[in-house]
Amino acid sequence: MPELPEVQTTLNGIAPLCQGKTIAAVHIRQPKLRWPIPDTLPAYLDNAKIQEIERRAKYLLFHFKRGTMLIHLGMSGRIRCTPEQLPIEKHDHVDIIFIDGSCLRYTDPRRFGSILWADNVSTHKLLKDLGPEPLSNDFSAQYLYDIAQQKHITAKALLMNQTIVAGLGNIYVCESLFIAGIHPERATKTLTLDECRKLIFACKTVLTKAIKQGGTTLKDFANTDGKPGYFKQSLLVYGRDGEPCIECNTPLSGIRMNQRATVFCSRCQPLPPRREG
DNA sequence: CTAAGGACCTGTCGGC
DNA sequence: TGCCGACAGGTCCTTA
Repeated sequence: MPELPEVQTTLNGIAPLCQGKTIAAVHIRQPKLRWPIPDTLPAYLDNAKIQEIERRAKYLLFHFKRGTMLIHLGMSGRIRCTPEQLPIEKHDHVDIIFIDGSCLRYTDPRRFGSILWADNVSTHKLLKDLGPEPLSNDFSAQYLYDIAQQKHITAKALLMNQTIVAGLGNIYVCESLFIAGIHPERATKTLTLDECRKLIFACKTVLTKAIKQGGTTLKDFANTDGKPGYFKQSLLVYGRDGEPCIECNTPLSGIRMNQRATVFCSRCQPLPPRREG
C-alpha cells in the first residue's frame, strides 16, 4: 500500500496509538527485507520512547532521543497498531511491543519494504536527495518548469522521480497526467509553464482527495483500523485501460513505460502537442 | 545525463 | 486440478 496517500493514512492511523509510548520489546522474525534490518535496531529501541512520528515522502520516521527509525512499506508493506499482540500470521515480520502491552506490527509479503536506523535523518543516504513534498508550496509550477527544462526525460519519469518530487508513484502519476491532460511520454522540455501549473494542480488535487478517502486499496484489505482505502473507486485511468475515458469515451490506452503499467487517454492527453511551425 | 534492465520477494490471476 | 507466465502500489544498482 505504498504511495504517499497510503503512507499518510498509515501514519494517521498509528500516530495516536503509539506516539509517546515506550518500547518494552522488539521481535524480529524476518530480518531480510529490501535491506537487512540492522542487528543493532533492537538495542536502539529498547526502553526508548517514541517522541514523534512523521512522514517524509513514502517513509515513516519514528523519532527517538537517540535517532530515528525509518520504515518504508515497499510494494506490499503494512503497519498496524493493536491493543495487544494478535496471533502471528504469515509475513508478520516485526513486532514492537510497548510497555502498555500494545503492539506495532510490520507485515510485508513481498519484503520490498525496509526498516532502518538513522542517527541523522537529514544526511541519511535514502532521504537526503528526496525532492520537495508534493503538497508543499515548494512544489510549484515554476519549480517544476525549471527542472523540466533541464531534463531529457518524459513527463511520467519527471513525476516518478523521487528526487524531483517525493511521494508520487505509478497510480497517482497516471491519474495526475490525465487530469492535467499531459501525455505520459511527453518530453518535459516541451512543457509550458502553464502545463506545469496544470500538473501541479493535478498532483495536489489527486493526493489530497486520496488522503481524504484513506488511500487506495487495490487488492486486499485494510489500513490500520481495518477499513480499506476508498480511493480506488475514484481512479480515473489507473487499472482502466480499454475502458472508456470518463471525459470523451475514447477507450483508454495501456502501454508500458519502464516496465510499469501506464494508462492514458490518447484524445485527452495528445502527444506531441505539435511542435512549432 | 538518460534509458533500460536486473535485482530483491510473494501472491494472484488468466490461459491451457 | 495443476502448471506457467505475466503482473502487482517501489526503487536501488549496474550496464549501455
